[in-house]
Amino acid sequence: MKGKIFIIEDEASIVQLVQHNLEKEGFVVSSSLNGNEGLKELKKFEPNLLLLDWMLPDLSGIDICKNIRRDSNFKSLPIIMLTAKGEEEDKVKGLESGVDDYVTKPFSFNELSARIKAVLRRSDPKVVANELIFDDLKLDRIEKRVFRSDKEIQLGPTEFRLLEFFLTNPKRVYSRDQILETVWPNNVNVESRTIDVHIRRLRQSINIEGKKELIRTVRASGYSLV
Amino acid sequence: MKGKIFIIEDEASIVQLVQHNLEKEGFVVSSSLNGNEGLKELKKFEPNLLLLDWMLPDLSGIDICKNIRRDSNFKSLPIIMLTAKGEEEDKVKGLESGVDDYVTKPFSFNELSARIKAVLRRSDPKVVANELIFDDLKLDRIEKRVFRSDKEIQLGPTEFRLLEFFLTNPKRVYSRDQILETVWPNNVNVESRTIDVHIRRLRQSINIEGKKELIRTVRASGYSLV
DNA sequence: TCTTAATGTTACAGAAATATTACAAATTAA
DNA sequence: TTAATTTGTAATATTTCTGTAACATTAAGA
Repeated sequence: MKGKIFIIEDEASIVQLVQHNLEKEGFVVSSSLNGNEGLKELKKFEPNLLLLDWMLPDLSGIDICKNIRRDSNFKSLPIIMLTAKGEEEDKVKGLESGVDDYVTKPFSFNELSARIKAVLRRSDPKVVANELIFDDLKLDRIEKRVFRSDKEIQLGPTEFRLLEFFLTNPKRVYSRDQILETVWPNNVNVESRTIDVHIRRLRQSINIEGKKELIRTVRASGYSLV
Repeated sequence: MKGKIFIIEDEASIVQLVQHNLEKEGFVVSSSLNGNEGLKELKKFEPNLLLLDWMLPDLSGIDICKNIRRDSNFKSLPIIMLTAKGEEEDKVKGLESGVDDYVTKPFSFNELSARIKAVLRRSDPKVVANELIFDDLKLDRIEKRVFRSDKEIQLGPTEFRLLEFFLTNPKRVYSRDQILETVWPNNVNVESRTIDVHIRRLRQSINIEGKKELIRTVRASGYSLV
């Protein structure tokens, strides 16, 4: 199970980039463009981690940080601070105020992603599990293996990614377009019907004699793992 | 028995990250945020290795280095320097002043950890494991020997490092890029297909009649030891 | 029931990834 | 120095995967 991440950051473009990519990795993401509202929403959202901009129009990141640390429900919420270059001197202060890590803008998404996972691994290991499990299906991202009822299954690269995708959000129905966008590399143009064929291949591979069908077709909507 | 490591570095977040992870690996770790105090504590602590920041608020890394080299008790203490990007030109100078290795910030913990072990392996083999074993495969890092089912196998230097790499994380699938980054010396540019050839050579060497294949090809992902 | 649109299934050719081989250049040992 | 070993790459062979088109089947509404 992947975790929930909340973002408080006033630069919409950053929020968009980060949110989109984190969702692609299977995180559930919510965000706010300013401090005060963000604080409220955050407490409703109950994330596993907070990405927090250092400089916000209304409150400073530090203030938010302190507020959060005072709230017993969020005392141990991991926080990663996003700072701009030149605010370096403030780093120590930031860390003293209870930040778990910081990333300096501009950053690459990969860098951020690595930091997020590192922090989560310390604070909440199960949300960055390398194994995705659903029913009697198990997918190991590190070893790149898939098992159904402990029996190993061989999948081609695309079928592997497809299954990985479904496993990050089981039960949810995805349209062909959503599947294409996430599972296929960017800028690749494939016929939407192609997905049907891959679904077929995946089904054929993961279906075991006597066991129930795991991929549901939702007519006019798409597919889901059930 | 794992050794003791001392860290002198003024960025608290780095210290925290590194210290935490090293302790997880079984090292005993102590640290200081500035040079003068660090020097004193270090000499009390008597580490097997020192991680030293290049730029410190009070003393420069070089000064500390020289101080240590003058002290007959610590003349041969292995030192790994942490430098920021842009200080590259200083590298050689750093190495001349008796540093054993350096790591450029930002670094991944894995990178640092590998360097630490490499340095310790040279200077103080007993504090770091020197035999890697997987299945009926055994690699001795000190004697640079490899055995399969107790039968010695001759490997070229590159194949040796390649196997050593796989043995540090068996089962895990590595991409060609990851392999290149870790197994080849820094800044060397080799074709990614070259790895295929070395994999082939390694396979040829370690495969024994009748025994199972040990290197798995994972299409679109890389290779792993299984 | 008939019609139509959506999905399932199959086969196949081209594409892409990996395996293998040979060789020249570079490095090391003798 | 010469000989032997090791390395990286390019060329070629082989394997596996992919996307599409064509046809089959199913579901839902008229």
